[in-house]
Amino acid sequence: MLSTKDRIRLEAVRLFAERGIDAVSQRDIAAAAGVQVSTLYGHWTGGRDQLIGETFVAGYAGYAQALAAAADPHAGFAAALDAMVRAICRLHGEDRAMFAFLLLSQHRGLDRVGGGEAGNPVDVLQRRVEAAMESREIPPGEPALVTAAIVGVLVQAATFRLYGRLAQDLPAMADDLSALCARTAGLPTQARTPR
Amino acid sequence: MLSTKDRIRLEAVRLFAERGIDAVSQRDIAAAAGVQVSTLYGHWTGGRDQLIGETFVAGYAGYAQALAAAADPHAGFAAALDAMVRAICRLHGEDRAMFAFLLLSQHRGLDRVGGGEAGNPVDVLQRRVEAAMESREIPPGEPALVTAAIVGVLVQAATFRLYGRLAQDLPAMADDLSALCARTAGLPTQARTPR
DNA sequence: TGTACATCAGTGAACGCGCGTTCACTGATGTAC
DNA sequence: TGTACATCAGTGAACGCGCGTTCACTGATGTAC
Repeated sequence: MLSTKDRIRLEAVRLFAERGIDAVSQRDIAAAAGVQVSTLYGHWTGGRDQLIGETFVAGYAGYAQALAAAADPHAGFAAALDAMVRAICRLHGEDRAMFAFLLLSQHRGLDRVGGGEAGNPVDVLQRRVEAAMESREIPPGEPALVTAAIVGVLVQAATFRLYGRLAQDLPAMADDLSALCARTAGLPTQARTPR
Repeated sequence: MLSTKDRIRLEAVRLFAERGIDAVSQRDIAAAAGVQVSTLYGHWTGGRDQLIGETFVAGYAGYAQALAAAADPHAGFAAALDAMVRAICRLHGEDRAMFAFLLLSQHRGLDRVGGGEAGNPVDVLQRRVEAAMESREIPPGEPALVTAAIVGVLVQAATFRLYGRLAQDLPAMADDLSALCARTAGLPTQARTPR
């Protein structure tokens, strides 16, 4: 049995993912959760912005922690990247609405408002990329750019999935995505091309 | 000397890129362009949605045409991809506000509303990817996924640039981005790794 | 050249609506004696 | 056990504001005779 606050959160994320954040009013959220609008202000005294911000930070930090937990700190970069990509795919499979909500939040400046302290999944990945360049596991370059490229492969695959350009869920494409990210990072190809 | 309509368009795109589309009102646009709000409805009888939709379609189609024009239809995939990546970088350099606006439009469903007929840059790229797989220039796979990956590398680099994670403009990173996209697509690396 | 009329881009005031937010309230639950 | 009181999640009606949109208008420009 979910608490009222959790139920509101859940419905809010579902609606945000479905219609876009700005297209969902406080009344929409309240109606979906089966409460009055004023109830929302009992749980988030900071109003709508706090509801959105808090939900984003919690979700974003959850992704950061899942990424950090997935990759063995003593493993090589190839294994760590594979584990992180698979973790992302799993998170996508478990809660597509949350994934979509985080995707839609990308251009709201929320990660710079309060997500920093709680953990940022992009930073988790970028530190690994920097270490891999130092240890010469991958070719040298601008770590932020290579990180952007890997993030981009995953985020855009999720976006294509969201809008129907791709039919399969991320977990079903985990092998392909892992291989694509490895190529992008500059890891040697596993199966050599013939001849 | 810009026409009133062009001036409104220009200021609208600038404001959209700066604050996010939903954070810009018709009054904001009118004030920036130095006209009354009602003037906007003289030029776009369909109102705000038409202004946004028309501006998106024009910009998106422009990107599609620039991509198609950049890549010689008789060139190999490696040369075509390089040319397309450099074209994207150039377009970013020429009008960063328009690039940001198209980025922000990504989750508004506009490309499915009216951009299809006028041309879609993602389709231009995907057709090339499909051809390259058929001719075995790149490893086999799901063309839509490889297309997503390449688009993702570019889009995420632009996003990192927009929010300060990357300091340089896309044109300055054109060489690196071209190499990254080539790796992602599965093209053989130009400079072999030593040993 | 001068006069009468049509066109049309842009004006300015006004419209109703839906939004985020507030606040005095209710009623169920727990606690002290 | 019964009574009096505190707490607190949730209510429902109301608030003002900013939004997108409308419309009768003005005044400059071009055209016909």
